[in-house]
Amino acid sequence: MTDERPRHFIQQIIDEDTRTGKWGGRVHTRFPPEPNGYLHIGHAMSICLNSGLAREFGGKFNLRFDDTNPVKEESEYVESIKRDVRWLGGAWDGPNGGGLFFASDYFARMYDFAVELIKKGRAYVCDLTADETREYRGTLTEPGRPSPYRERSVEESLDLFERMKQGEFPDGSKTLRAKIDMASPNMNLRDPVMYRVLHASHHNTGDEWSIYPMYDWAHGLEDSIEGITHSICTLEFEDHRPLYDWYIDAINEGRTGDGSGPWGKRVHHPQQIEFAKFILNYVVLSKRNLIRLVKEGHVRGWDDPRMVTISGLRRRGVTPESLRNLCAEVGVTKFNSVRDMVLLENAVREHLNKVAPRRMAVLRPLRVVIENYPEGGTEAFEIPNNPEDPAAGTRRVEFSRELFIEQDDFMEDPPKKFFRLGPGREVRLRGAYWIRCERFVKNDAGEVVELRCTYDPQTRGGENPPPDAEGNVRKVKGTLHWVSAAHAIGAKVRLIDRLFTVESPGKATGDFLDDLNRESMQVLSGCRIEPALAERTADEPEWPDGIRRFQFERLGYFCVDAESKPGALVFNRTVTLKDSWARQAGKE
RNA sequence: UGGGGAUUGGUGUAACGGCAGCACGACUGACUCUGGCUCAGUUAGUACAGGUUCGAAUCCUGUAUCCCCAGCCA
Repeated sequence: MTDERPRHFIQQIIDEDTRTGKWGGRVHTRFPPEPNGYLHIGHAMSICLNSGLAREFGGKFNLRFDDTNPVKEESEYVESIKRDVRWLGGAWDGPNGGGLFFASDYFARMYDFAVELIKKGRAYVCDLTADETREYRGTLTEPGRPSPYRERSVEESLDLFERMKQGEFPDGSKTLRAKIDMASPNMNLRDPVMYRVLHASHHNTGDEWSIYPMYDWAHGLEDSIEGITHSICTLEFEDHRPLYDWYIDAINEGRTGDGSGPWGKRVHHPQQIEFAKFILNYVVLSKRNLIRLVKEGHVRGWDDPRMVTISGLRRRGVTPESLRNLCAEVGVTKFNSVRDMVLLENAVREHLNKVAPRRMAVLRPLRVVIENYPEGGTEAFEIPNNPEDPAAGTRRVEFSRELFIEQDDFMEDPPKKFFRLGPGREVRLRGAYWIRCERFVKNDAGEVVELRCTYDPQTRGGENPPPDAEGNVRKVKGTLHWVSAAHAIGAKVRLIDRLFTVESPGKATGDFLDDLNRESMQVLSGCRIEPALAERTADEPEWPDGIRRFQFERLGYFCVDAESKPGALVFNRTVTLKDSWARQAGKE
């Protein structure tokens, strides 16, 4: 299984590193989410990239929670993230797994490193308020001014920092800051805050700490402690990289490879690499907007099948394989581009086409009576489960005198190119017989409620009839799906569509809710489906996540929703089939 | 000239001084017991202006445009 795809720039970096032996041949990556929300398709990219790299190079992959801000983080999110990462194949405990970690496990070590930096004169306790700190920092075009506390003695900072830890000071009253350069054109280097006082209960460490480290200080240390070689993050951290390096260099000051230096042995210094995050059109991905959709009830929760959260995609029936293929397909670059939603839809179709068993389901039933078929008669056909995969076998489908077909498959006055049923027209019923529409019945409202048809017994199994006396072979253009009225079971089907009607929700009005697709979830309750769908049968694939997925012939891919109960099935439409008829009809 | 990053068909991506290729979309057509799948074909691109070179998407200079940075968020 050699990957013939061109190698992206991160692979090239690692190729070079392994060639030169930069990390002793090691490759160790990580996915470092903050447990303050649900993962979405953008995160999937990072998970696939990092875990994929570890797999490709025979390295290790860590799942690490970057839980340095107790006021935003909850263990509920930890559990959902673990479930999502595992589902996607980011096995931190598999053959290429490096383990499961929490930044909060390193708080004590981070504290010791901070003390070391104070002693080295590289950090100081600052009494400026948040507002004052901002004021002193300067602007993008003007340099900042040094804090009045910048030249405070090492001893005093040491004492104050210790007391910050003991919880002596109120929230926001003091910070520990790195002493770098208040005039740096890179704002990140203007004496960044390393620790803030925060009397908050942490999901992991409880009330043990009253100071918490900031991202920049903490992240490199986490990577260093875990021996990460390639610390991959998104583009907006590009100008944090000098700080990432500064912190580790500051720690390594006075340290040597053999531990003979005054501060002991050097710590590991990983390489930060930035790439463009995954952006999709027709969706919103920011945490803020996702939360708003959930909290204001525009969707039915984080795992609503219309959501592009990983849990939403899973519930919708999307497979981890298709997500992984998508990530590989769009590549890894440093260019912020918007990926087209059709790429996701295609990736799903491509995978499901190969593996999803076919079934017949009629979403909007129209009764068909075969007038020349014996009253009460019944017979069964063996219909292939998957024309793409003969090994998938066949299933029995019952046929009888009264059937249901799709309302869309009949037109009272059809155009020439409509290959389905109309008065006097003939079609094939998939795997069964050819039928001809003799007449139709309307109700008082003028709606067609029943078709009266005849069938040709010579087309049993859907086969072509023998040539007539002149040797002419009769042909039909259309094949319809159907269910036997007496055998079909009822089901609820949710037609999932895009949540937004425009590529960039909110672009026109400023409020993304203005672009909500009001018909993003249409619920059909009177559907009639093949009895084989009632419960899992032996010919269905083993889905690793336990979600049963099917192709409803001619309609799309559907999965059994978690809300289903025996006798009360609910399906979600994952994605439609490509529909060139709809496209053509739409043009006219 | 505050700093950093980027720019190749409609969209995304390749090329690493030597034939601008691939995927998706769109459009034709073939095939078909899914108007699906598959197959064949068409369409369309190096942001701009100079320069170096036998030769430039690639190197140099300038210009334009877009993204990120002034949280005690990550």
